[in-house]
Amino acid sequence: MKLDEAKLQFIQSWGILAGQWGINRTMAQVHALLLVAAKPLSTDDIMANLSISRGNANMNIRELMDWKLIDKSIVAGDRKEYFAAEKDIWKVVTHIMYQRKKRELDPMVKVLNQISEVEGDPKDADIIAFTSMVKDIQKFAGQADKTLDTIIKAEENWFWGSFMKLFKG
Amino acid sequence: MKLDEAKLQFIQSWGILAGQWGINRTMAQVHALLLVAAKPLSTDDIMANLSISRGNANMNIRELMDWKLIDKSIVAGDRKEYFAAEKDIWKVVTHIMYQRKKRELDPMVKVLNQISEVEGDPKDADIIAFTSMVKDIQKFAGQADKTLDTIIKAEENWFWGSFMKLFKG
DNA sequence: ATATATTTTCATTAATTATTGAAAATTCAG
DNA sequence: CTGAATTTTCAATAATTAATGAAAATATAT
Repeated sequence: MKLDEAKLQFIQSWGILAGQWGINRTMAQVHALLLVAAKPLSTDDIMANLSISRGNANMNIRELMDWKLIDKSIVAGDRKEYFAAEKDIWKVVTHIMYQRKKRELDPMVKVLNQISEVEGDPKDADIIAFTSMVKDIQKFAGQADKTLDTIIKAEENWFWGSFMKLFKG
Repeated sequence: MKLDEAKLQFIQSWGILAGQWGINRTMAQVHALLLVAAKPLSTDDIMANLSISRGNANMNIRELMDWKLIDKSIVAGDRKEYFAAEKDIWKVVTHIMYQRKKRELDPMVKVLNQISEVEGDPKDADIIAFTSMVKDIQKFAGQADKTLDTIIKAEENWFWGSFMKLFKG
């Protein structure tokens, strides 16, 4: 396979995968494009490469910066902004984990806390069934939350430190 | 909070969360409804509870059965089919992991294998940059793949066995 | 076998989500 | 400052995805 072909394939696949995970397809394609780019690219480069509009490019660049998956990079004597992707895959993954945890897991935990406090006879079979189910999910979510925090924060942690070597090689 | 209120809240939140993860919102709501239901429910029960059409209910029930998140259950002397959700949250999670791995991670690994074989001068900086990036992702995906297999299959595994106690309490 | 209850399918319609592009705002060199 | 280059915003539009509902297929009791 030729390089350009391979890059294209990668960008497309990355976009499809992201789409299945509830992430804007174009955002993922911009990310992929910057991952395989040898140099930082301008908004115009991105528009041209992916055949998307300026507004679309801008929105998704902004979003990727929020997620800390790409960074602005200055080119001397050029007023345009250039962008480069974080290439350390481990960092990419932890940044994504962090964003999703914050936006999705944390709110879910809040809801679970609220609904676990149901009024009524604590011997009522319906109430027992409901609260025990909710408590199970809470336990799971709480543990997942802590585990993610640990993964995200602590490469220096002895446990994940060694575990991570498996991933990072 | 009252029980019915809490159930409703749970069903809604579960639906929203699932939507963010690229899972059909209604499918998640059917799942949530069956999770909090004291008894198995028929298609008509589900239609009435969630105010959805027969076709929609049927499609999502079918999909949930594929994912092994719900099971058919027979009621003597009744021609209708009834459905009940798997209540063990750990099983729920592993079944979801399994489905998503199969549908998304595995195809991505296939693509990565294809594109890691680029033709051309192996000293070309562009090719080096691309292949090393792809190899990093491959390494990560490969490890994630193995780890998921381990989690999904092996509660008896010493490492995950003890790790899992944290989750399952 | 027939009638009836139930499930499945799928073309149509509706709802949601993403994209465009041009106007407004901002930035910056001279 | 001024004005050209660049970025941002956002109402309008397009594309995608989900839901409906009625017809077709299937299953079951008698």
